Amino acid sequence: MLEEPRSLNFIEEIIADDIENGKIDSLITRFPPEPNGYLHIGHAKSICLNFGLAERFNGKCNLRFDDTNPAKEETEYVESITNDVKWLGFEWASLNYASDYFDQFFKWAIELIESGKAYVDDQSADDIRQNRGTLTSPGTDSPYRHRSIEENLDLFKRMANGEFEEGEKVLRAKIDMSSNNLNMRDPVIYRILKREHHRTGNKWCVYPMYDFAHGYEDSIEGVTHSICTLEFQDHRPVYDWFISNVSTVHTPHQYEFARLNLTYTVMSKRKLLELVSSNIVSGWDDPRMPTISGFRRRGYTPSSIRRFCKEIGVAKSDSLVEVELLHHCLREELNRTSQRAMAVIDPLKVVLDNWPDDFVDEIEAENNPEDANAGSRKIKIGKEIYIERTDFMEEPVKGFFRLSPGKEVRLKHAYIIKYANIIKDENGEIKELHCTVDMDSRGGNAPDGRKIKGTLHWVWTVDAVKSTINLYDNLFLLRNMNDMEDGKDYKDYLNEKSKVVVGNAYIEPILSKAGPFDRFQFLRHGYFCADPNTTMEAPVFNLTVSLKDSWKKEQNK
RNA sequence: UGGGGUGUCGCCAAGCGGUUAAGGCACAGGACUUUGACUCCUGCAUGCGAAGGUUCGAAUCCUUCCACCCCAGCCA
Repeated sequence: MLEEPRSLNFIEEIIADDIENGKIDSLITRFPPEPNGYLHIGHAKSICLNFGLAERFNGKCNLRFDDTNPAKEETEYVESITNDVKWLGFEWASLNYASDYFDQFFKWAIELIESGKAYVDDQSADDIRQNRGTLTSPGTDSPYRHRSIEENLDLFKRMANGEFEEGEKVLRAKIDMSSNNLNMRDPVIYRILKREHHRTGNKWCVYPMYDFAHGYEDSIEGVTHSICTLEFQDHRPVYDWFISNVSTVHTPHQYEFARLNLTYTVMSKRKLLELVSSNIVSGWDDPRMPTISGFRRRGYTPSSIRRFCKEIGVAKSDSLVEVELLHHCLREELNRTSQRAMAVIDPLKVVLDNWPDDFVDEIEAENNPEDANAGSRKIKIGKEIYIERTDFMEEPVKGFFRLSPGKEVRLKHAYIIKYANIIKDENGEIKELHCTVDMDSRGGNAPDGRKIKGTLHWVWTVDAVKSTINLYDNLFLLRNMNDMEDGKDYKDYLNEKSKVVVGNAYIEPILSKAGPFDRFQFLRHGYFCADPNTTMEAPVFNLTVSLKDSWKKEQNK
């Protein structure tokens, strides 16, 4: 498909300028996740941005694990992250780890100490916080700020040797305790952490902080444009300070864009982790999670997510994107590519009174009206079928043009049927419906040319396969998760009906042959994908996204 | 009250002193329809946070004001 020309976003403009003005020879970007959780759709925005930039400007994009805090990071996360980036369809120029640079970082820390720009502070974390000052008042110097270079060198080396306990000492950059920017008030650059690192094991017991490490990571990799989210804007002066105060060879620059927020969705790793560990969801890949792996299990395609990221754009204003746009991007693709099939989720038996008792008809059904190459399949019909319970109304409301007393409807691909009567059980519940068939309407066309407005999906009771269908909806009921009432927790807004399991759906026989993740459009319902654990005997399908439904909307008015 | 950002339709987002202020989503009408889907038409900011000013001309420049977001981790 042809890409429509699109105006450049502000980062692309900067890069185009930098190339034109000869500031850079070629572009290098990076996607730098901390391996402390699974990637979510917000990361997808950053991934599409960074890798997309590299593609567009013929540059390179690295995948780099920012693993400077062993207390939070795990190998499970690095595996899921590499997997998700690949699944989204991107290839990194090189796969890097901040921990690969620990030796170099240590040397630069020594260099800062030697030039009098870093010192070991014995203050407690509390004291450091106290002395940092406030937003409106300056901080006060640490009593250890003026230690000699020799003493600092000695102390820092002993910190690295494990001679002190966690919290006893830190290494700080000597910048400006009265800066208006709190990040410049002598930031901590190394802390003691007696933890095993998922890659360096027990080699280190001092670990660098983000502000110190990140620019150096970029510098080492020759990153030209280091792109991060808005909340790091105040860190840019720190980023620049560290790079310019040490003998690096390359100077990268940081640019910030607005992170993605989605309606009805929580996006913070902390909250997602909490949903997982408190078993509110089945795991990071629960189909209701906004994680890449959750979307994958839900049946989303990588291209629909990429498309979404393109549609939302890249800018600097805080935004809250409606999930409907994501749904649109998905449907747009699935409509073109999904094989259609029929599934009855809430079955109501219909007996065709005048259908010859043992007669079974076999009908041709197109697989996808949007795709001439998709071919067709044969479906069978006999005397008894199931239709959707909601497709019949004994007392139809205004505008209802499905089945009701006196009315005719068409069975998709098959025959026109007309209401005869209903049979209720002792509770007054409709047990089954009786209809008559127009045997001359095979294929669905009336021989006399009369118009039939309603068309229903159906399955034959004899060959239909009983199936489990998981219907999913938004995990949360609050449109803007930043609009929580005082004293409430995001968990107070969980949607009780975010997962509804339907155990007695009936599906067309062909669907029972579906393998894990095979996608279909269930006619008049939505797009579904086969569950990873589906079997021929016990098929399971997950709702990916429903079809638009203007009738439902009409009724809710 | 300090610093850093942002304000263009319900939601994103183009716009870069001269355009009738793009486009997408959503929404509302209508056409088509063997999916109340899809598709196709049509409508949807005399207005760009507000007020002043500069200019022949301002969403774009200036001034003041207002609103919202971020920052006081030995997290990233």
